[in-house]
Amino acid sequence: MNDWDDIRYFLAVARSGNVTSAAKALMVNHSTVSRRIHALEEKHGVRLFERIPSGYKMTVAALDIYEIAIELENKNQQVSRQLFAQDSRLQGDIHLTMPHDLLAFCLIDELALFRQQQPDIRLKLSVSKGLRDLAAREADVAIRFSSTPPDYLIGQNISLLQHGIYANTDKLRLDKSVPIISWSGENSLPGWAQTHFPKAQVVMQVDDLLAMYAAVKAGIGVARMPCYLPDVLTESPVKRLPIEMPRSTWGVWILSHVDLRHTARVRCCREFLQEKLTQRKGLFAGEHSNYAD
Amino acid sequence: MNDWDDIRYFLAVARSGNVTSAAKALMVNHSTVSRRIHALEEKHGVRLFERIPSGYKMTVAALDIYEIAIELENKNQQVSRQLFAQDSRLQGDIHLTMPHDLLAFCLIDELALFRQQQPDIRLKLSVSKGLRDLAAREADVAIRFSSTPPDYLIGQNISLLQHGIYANTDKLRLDKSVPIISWSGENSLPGWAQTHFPKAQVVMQVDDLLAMYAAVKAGIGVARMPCYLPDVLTESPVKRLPIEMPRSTWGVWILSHVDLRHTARVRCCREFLQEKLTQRKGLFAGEHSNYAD
DNA sequence: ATTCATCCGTGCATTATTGCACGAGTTGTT
DNA sequence: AACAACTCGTGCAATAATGCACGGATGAAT
Repeated sequence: MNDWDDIRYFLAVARSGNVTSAAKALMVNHSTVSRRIHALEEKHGVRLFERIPSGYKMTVAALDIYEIAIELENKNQQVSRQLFAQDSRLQGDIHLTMPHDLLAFCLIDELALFRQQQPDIRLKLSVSKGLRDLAAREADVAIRFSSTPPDYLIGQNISLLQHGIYANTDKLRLDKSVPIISWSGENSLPGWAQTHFPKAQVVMQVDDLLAMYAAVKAGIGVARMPCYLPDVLTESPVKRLPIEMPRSTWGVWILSHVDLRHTARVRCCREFLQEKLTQRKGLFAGEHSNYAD
Repeated sequence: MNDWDDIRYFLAVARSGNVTSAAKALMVNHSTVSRRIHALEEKHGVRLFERIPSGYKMTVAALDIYEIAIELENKNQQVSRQLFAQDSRLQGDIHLTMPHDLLAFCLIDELALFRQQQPDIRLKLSVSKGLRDLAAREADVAIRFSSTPPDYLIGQNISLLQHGIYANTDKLRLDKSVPIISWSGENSLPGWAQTHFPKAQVVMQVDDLLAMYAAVKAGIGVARMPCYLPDVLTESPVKRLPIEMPRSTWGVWILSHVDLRHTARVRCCREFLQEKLTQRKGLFAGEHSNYAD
């Protein structure tokens, strides 16, 4: 009689459309999911999924309860947050997420310090691609580049983000047909390139800032990057070109779910990060750039 | 990781205030409840209940999630109903509830017939005191005496209920100080007695119609009863007195939850009951009374 | 004081659930 | 046509959850 928990299994299968990936999401074996869905159907005498070769497809009965199941999930997440909010100890886990380059080049030493200050708090870092869902408690604190964070998240905007055009001038000769490195999502020549290098060609696309930086450093081309990464690497041959770029509307945010605003260790962590990031505000604002001649 | 189901346990303990009765409500051993509440507290690092000598008392943390837990319960009940609604088979269980006297003296033979007509439907009868919660699926179909059923229940009003004053005139001499049998809830002389037997005394109180009938039959006193019970027992010495009683605003209702209105076997059962009860409409309207001379 | 009833926690045996490994079926690729 | 990759179901062994029986602690009644 695992009454309520069955809906978790239902929802996972309904969402992913097959037992295997639902099991992965639930972090259990696929046979468990299979058996529990079967049991759920058995118990209520209703077929919830059609077995098709590619997996499980919802029946009308399943569609009837799908919306309710999502509301159930939200309320359960709310319970989880409320309970976490009541945790007044400066010990236990904090799940922290940020872009991996930000961690590796700006914050890892600070986090080492935080560890010393709060030895009973264990940091769980998620820096891999994809946004963690703060409502689902996939992370407690996030450092994000964002223009306007959603209402249910609270946080401080440390600084607006400054971008610049960077190149390794040791290896790359700048002319009208300079090679361009752009983001994977961008199909045509990026706006900044159209303005400043109208004849330029995109020679490489990347999906990661560190990869972009590496490519620029290797002399493959020029790229528009947020200043913080190239500027923090002071000994690098990658220089910012003297081209004025408008200040981005995106800022550096420290974010948490509203429900967690009073949680002791979350506050502690946020305040620490705020202090440390504010100290380096100029870095994000692009004030420490090493310009090319 | 019985994530969602833990809230069921929490809610049961929060409601009853102790582990033992919560376990009874959940139909598990008390040690299971105890262990799961402990595990829940452990997992979230929050104390949910204070252990007081008389049981478990909610902490502030628990109060925070109590309301959400109730909403979760409602939504889970909704899921359960929706799934049941999708069950198009004329087989399986139907949970039926009604006053026990109505079952024993009016409907048990009809239900035997229903069993023959629908051999694959198993009837589960609840006739003990206390209203079953149709939203919680404690019953699927209810026969109730009610004035205006709540919005979330649908049903037919078979007839308004007629009451009469009854006595065993073989054993009881009717005069101004006739003994009265009333309901346990009534503190003073009931209205009907004040009108028709102003000098009378309440000599017995009962909490059950059949008990009231038995008392009247034994000649202990007169009582106001719904006509259907004494009138169905035609060979009885209990006779209705020729006293006009206003027709009650309460009616005989066949009720189900709205969500179950399309469920095949529920419809089937309701229609059957409606037919059979409508045939006996005159009984509820008090048209077949055996009057005293 | 003593007895009783009613809380709750815990060790141990039983029961239920889960993971693992395998097989069968379908799809798409070489 | 053969193979890999992907679905899912199932028997069996390992694991986790549960029920049972006991004991301690508290409060009420005698």
